[in-house]
Amino acid sequence: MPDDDVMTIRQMSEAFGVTPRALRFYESGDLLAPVRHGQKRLYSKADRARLKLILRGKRFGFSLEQIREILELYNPAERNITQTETALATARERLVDMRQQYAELGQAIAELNQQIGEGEASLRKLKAEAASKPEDR
Amino acid sequence: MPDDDVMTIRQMSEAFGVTPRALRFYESGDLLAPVRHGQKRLYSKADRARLKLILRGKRFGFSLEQIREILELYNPAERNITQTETALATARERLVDMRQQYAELGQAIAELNQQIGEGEASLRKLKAEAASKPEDR
DNA sequence: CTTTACGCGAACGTAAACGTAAACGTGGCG
DNA sequence: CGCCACGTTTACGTTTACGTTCGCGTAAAG
Repeated sequence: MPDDDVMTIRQMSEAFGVTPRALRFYESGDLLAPVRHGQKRLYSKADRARLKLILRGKRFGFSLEQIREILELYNPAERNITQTETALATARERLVDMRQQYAELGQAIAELNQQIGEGEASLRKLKAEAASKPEDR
Repeated sequence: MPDDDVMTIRQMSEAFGVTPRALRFYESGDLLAPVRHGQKRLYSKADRARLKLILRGKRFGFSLEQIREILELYNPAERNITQTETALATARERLVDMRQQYAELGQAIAELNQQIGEGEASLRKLKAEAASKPEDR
């Protein structure tokens, strides 16, 4: 029963499969900034969107610090020119990385796929040998 | 002057941009197994291929342990049926992960690209405001 | 034959990203 | 009112993936 559209730390952690500790940790590193109702944290829809981005960034091997810099791009809040330019530069570098990674990943998928095929073949061979040489049992 | 086609640990580390310590560390985790000439390690072409795979796996966020399991698929050596099946299962799981990641990465690239566009727009706006409001200087 | 460079293994240190435990506050409800 | 589940801060522990000495051997260079 969302009072407005917000979640407690526990609802949030269960919704995203992370621990409350992790959420507090992200907050301590300025990756999240849930509002406080008294002492308690309340996570808005925007916070959920940010967390999505955080977790995705993590899956791509970005550090929390890199993610934090990119996230700065997402708040059109009170920002000055220099800060925005810095964030843009970081984001462009990440973008180049990601495109590189995308291409490499495609190739790696093909290679691993082929390797699995070879593995299956050698497995069939092993099983055939085992069937024709029952003395190993 | 390669005696055959092998590299010392230093040549290897410089060729791949990693430290000798990292190479020894990978070896300690059974990710590499260079031959020994007396006490010294000598890295063959096969070792170089493995290292390539290791570093690529790392870029995709796989742990060294995950990478190690996949690498087992690449040595058609003395392996039994159960071991091969386990390695195949691991590899198939990784493949699913990688395909998922591939799709997500494509989407993330698109989103970040768009976000950069918006960032550039708001930057232009900031600069225009700064130009029309010289009192801030 | 000493210096210099590289390599070795063992041990300890470190940064990132949390996990875990302690000690305490707090709101709701029976 | 008392209790309990949940939340808080603070502090220390843990895992991963190496970095950093250290003392020592050895091999090439001067």
